[in-house]
Amino acid sequence: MLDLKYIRENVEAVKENCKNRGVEADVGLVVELADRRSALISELNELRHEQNQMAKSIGRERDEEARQKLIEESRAMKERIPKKEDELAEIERRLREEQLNIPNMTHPDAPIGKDDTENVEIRRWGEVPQFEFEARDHVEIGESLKLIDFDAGAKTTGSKFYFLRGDAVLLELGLVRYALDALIERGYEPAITPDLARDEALVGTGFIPRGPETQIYSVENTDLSLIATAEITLAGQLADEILQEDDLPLRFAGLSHCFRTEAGSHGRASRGLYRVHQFTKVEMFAFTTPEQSDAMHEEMLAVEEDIFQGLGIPYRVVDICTGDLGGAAYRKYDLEAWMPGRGDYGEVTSTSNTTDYQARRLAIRYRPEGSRPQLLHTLNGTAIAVSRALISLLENYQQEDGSVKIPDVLVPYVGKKEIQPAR
RNA sequence: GGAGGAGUGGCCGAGUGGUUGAAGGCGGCACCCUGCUAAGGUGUUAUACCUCUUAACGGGGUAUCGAGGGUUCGAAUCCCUCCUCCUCCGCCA
Repeated sequence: MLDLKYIRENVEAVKENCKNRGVEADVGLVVELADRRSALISELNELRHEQNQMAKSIGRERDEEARQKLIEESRAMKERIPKKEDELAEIERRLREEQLNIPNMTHPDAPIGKDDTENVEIRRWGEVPQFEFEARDHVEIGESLKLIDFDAGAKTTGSKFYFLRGDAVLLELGLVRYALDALIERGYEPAITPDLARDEALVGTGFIPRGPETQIYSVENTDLSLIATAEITLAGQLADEILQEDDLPLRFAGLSHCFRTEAGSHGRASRGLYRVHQFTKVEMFAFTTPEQSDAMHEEMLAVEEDIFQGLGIPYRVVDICTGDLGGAAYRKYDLEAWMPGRGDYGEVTSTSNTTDYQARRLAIRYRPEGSRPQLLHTLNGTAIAVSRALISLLENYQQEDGSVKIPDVLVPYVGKKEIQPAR
């Protein structure tokens, strides 16, 4: 959510930004509603003031007769208030609705473009493996090594669910632990968060409402939803709080399951584990001062690169263009790992600086030395999304004999050097 | 699941219908005193929004005592719903 005052004072810049991001938001209407709201609040304040004065004078009045008279007057007067309140509530509802459509402002260096085809590759790392044999994709590998069982997942739960079996279980736990260790070393506090969150937290982080393309599973007859990422719980944990400046930056490494309905994503590249309804993820999340957030964003990107370099998986870094940023991100980088099965790079991590866009809705502030509280900045980044990491890992490390080599850094965590066909 | 109790400002804690945004204490800040240290004195110390004014400081107003609703001329105080925490009982890993 953008600041109303900011929108009012920077109408043209906000409009321009919407255009760059390909977002249809009625900035003019927001301003109009905001003006209307201000006027109404003024009127209401005035009415309440009169009412309060009345009530106080009644409290002071000792003469019973005069008192009764005042009470009657006051009673009549107060009838004017509810109508205005209703009017204001309606205006605020509409204002909020419109305001939420307005995306965050954009980093001046973010590439301008209409969709993901205009994202800008910043650099590549690693060498794409050349196989002397017909490379298989992770679905085939997972099947032949009995690592991934989509049939069982479909039977018990539905399509796009899966069992991990055998060494894949060790691989998941190993990847998680590897990522956590990397983050702990850099001062991120590990946290296992709930896999469900109240609507409040989802609204605050901007995951709902999101119209028909919502990604979120809700639990019927409750105000709970399955989280799509630990970002929701990690951000929500500090809602309505005021932090000390000394406490910042705060870094978290959140481990959770992630659940996504993937509504409307049929037909998109989604074979195997690429687009599934449930996966495990270690998520980085940080709360920073406004001055710290750019540097923190670069840090998170560096951590992601370190993690994939450690795994020895070739990747490229992509600077996400304005049209593909989504609502909250001020700037976003993705890591796309090489996936031999598709012969292309595929997204494995994503890190965003959401500046104060998320903090505003969640009301998370900090107190700068000797001054009033102000909104802090929040950032998030994927350390490991296990399902996608598995794709790149199985496919890049497959061997001609059908086995899969385990990257050196994972050997201590997994307890073996390769995965051989089960017998 | 059953029965009770509690939620007040950065923290502790008073306050059961009328100048209470809220006593007192701690902590913070400013100034004074002090040879240093320690102690002491005075003052100040919430947030959001609306509005006026200013270069800035600031002034006025509204709301906020877990959240939301209600009663009342007037609610931290009464009623309802919800959330969270604590105690006891039951059940379960």
